[in-house]
Amino acid sequence: MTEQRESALLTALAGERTLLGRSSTAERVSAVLRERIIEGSLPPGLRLSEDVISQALGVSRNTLREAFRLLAHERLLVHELNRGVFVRRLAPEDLTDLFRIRRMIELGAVQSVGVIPPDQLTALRAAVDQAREAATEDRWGDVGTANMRFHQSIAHLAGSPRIAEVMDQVLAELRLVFHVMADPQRFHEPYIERNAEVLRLLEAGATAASVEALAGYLDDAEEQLLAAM
Amino acid sequence: MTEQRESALLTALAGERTLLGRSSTAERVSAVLRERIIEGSLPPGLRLSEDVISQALGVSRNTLREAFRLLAHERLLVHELNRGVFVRRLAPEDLTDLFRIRRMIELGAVQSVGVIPPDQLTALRAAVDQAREAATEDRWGDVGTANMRFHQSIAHLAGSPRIAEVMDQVLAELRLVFHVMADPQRFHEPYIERNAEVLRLLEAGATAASVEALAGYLDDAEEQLLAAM
DNA sequence: GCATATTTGTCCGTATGTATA
DNA sequence: CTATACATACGGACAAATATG
Repeated sequence: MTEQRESALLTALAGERTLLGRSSTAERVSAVLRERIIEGSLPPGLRLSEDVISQALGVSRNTLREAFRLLAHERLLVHELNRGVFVRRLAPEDLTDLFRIRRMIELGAVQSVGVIPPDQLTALRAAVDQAREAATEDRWGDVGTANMRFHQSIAHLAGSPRIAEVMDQVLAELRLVFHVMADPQRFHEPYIERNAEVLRLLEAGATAASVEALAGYLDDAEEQLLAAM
Repeated sequence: MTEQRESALLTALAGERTLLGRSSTAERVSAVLRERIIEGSLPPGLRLSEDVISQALGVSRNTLREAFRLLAHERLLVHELNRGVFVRRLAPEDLTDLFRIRRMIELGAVQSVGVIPPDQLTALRAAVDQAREAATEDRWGDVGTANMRFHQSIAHLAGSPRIAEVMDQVLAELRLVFHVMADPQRFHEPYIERNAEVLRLLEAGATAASVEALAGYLDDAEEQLLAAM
């Protein structure tokens, strides 16, 4: 890769290379694109031209295509033969399906959990705290991210790396919905305290009640998102 | 692609191209390799040389690498930087994790199912019948495939395309275990009638009993596989 | 531990086919 | 219907990392 052509985005990630195990260019490129899609600067429906993206990121088209394959497999991109790749646009059926999976994973995780390990409790509390803090400073994007992290931590209670990964992908897909919503800003706000309530019940050891609270949250969030589509 | 170099495997799949929607070369190559891995002719631990495979299948290294990315994302291959790709070798922790997911998916699907649609009942009965038939003819490989298809159909009861896909991948990963077992032949035999029993209970509308039978099956299968590793 | 051979990682150029203005 | 743009797929090149003797 030519130094000159290496983009700011890639150099920004270059530092991470030496840390947690090296990674290929394709993986780093996919990480960059994943971030851009999740965060919304690459909105649903957008076509990602091989030429444009490869030149923008300073990588060859071959390498970029490898990255595209990864992201298409994660359902963040759709690959249409001979037409190119597009940022995924969710249909209402996708949304109901995603919430079906969330119910299975999240309710299952809480139901089957016994004593919650201290580090997992810490993660749950941190997510709630960060959401509250972001809300007081009107950083609604961060509120959404923190709320997502709360439910990611819920999924972690299952103690399964594969379930955690599925949950990651589910939440990433859900982000696609927010980017087509009229006002995604305040969407997450009412859920901060509902998550806090779930945590409170979990800490109290009231498993059944926390399952019920979580189920109620999922029902309401799905309904609200469906209405917004 | 040169006609001359196009392998028998690829030409065998060429017919499917015109049918259910076209697909890229990388996708067809990944389908071929996936089949070979699942069926066992590419055993766990084997390194897949880019040169050897690309020449054998008559595709370029670039295209093959795209296929590798897909299969690595499905956990059938592991990609080690600068070392190449290997057929995945499962550790005991992988097995317990896979069964954790199977419990979540299969028990969840049965638990939440109301009236079972006729076509899904047909699929379940067909799987049981095929397993029995294969057993009478000592085709133990096919018995395993049929049993897998039974549980795939159980997962389908959830009515979620994404859950079905996760289940597909989970079962594909589980296949990797069979290929390192001493005697995989008769492993599936005792489970034919246990699956039939689950089906009988489902047909009778005895949800709770079928969940219990299914849970028992999962416990025993996991224990037996763990012991075999 | 070193020198060498092999293989992967990545890039480029190009021919062909497909979709679309 | 033609022209153009673009994706698909290939082959070759070379550096860098790894395996081998």
